[in-house]
Amino acid sequence: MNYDEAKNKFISTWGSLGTLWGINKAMAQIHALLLISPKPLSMEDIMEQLQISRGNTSMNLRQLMDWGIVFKENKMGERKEYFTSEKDVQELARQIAKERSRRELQPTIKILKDVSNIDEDGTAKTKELIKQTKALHEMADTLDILMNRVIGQDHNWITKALVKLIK
Amino acid sequence: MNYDEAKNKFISTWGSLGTLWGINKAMAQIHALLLISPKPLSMEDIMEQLQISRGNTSMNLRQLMDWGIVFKENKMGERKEYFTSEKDVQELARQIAKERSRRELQPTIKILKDVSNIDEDGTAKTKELIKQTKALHEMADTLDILMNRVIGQDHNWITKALVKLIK
DNA sequence: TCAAACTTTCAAAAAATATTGAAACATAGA
DNA sequence: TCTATGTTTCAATATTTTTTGAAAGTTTGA
Repeated sequence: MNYDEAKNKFISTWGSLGTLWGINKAMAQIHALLLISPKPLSMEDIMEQLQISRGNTSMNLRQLMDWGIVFKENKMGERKEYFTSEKDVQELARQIAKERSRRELQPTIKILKDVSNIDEDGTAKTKELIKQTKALHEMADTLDILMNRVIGQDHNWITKALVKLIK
Repeated sequence: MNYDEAKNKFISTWGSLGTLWGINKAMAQIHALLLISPKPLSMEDIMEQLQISRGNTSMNLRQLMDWGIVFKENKMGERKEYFTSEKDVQELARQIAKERSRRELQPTIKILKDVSNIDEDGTAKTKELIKQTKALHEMADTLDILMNRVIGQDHNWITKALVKLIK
């Protein structure tokens, strides 16, 4: 496998992987491209390499910036904007964990809390609803604490966490 | 909030949550319904409660069974099939972790390994590609080991893991 | 202020995904 | 074997999501 083959394979794999995780193809591919690019790329560069439209590129770059994993850069004396990705994969993972907690876990926790707080009326179905949503609520809480703990951790957290869990 | 409101809120929240995670609405809603139902439900029950077609119900039930989180049950003397969900949320989480590792992590690891093994040709772009895919590969490996470790763990793993990480 | 260089927005089109429903299929019991 | 009672399949349809591209917007510098 030569460079171009490897690059294309990586970008397209990352793209389809993304869709599996609810991230659209273009967004995941732009991210993959920036991740392995040694220097910042302009919008034109990205459009050309991935064969996507200007509008698509613009919108997805914005989303990636919202996630805090892609940054704008300006070259002196140039109007054009350049983009880079967070290169430290552990920092990347932390940023993603942080965003997922904020966007997915927090809202879920809120609903589960509300639902599990309905009045116990003695019927089996109510008991079951309360029991199960409470259990999910507890688990979501634990997961959230775990994730936040991990986010606040230093850069080798994943290795260290593993060591702790294994021993 | 009374029982019906709470139930509907839970089911519809679980449904939209699912789409966020790449799971379709019907599948997530069927799961939610079974999770809080004190007794097994038939296909008719599910169709009626969620207002979805027979075909849709059948297909999504099959997927849930493939994931190992929903089971068929037979009542004595009845032809009809009944369905239940795994009720232990920790077991549920373990099963989901196991399936995601198998379906998502394993294939990713394979590609990252291949891509990171291309020949170093001394150019900056090749160096960067190798460096980044290697870093991702390591992280995916660690995650996978961590998940498998957790899957093999007893039922209170999540609490225990938390205690370990926090102390 | 104007023009050039670039980016963003958004309605329309395309693509991907989910859903329906009826026909095909399965199976138990008469 | 035939019928009644169920389930599965899958082509057609509906829905949702993504993408496009051109118009509108922005900013810089002359």
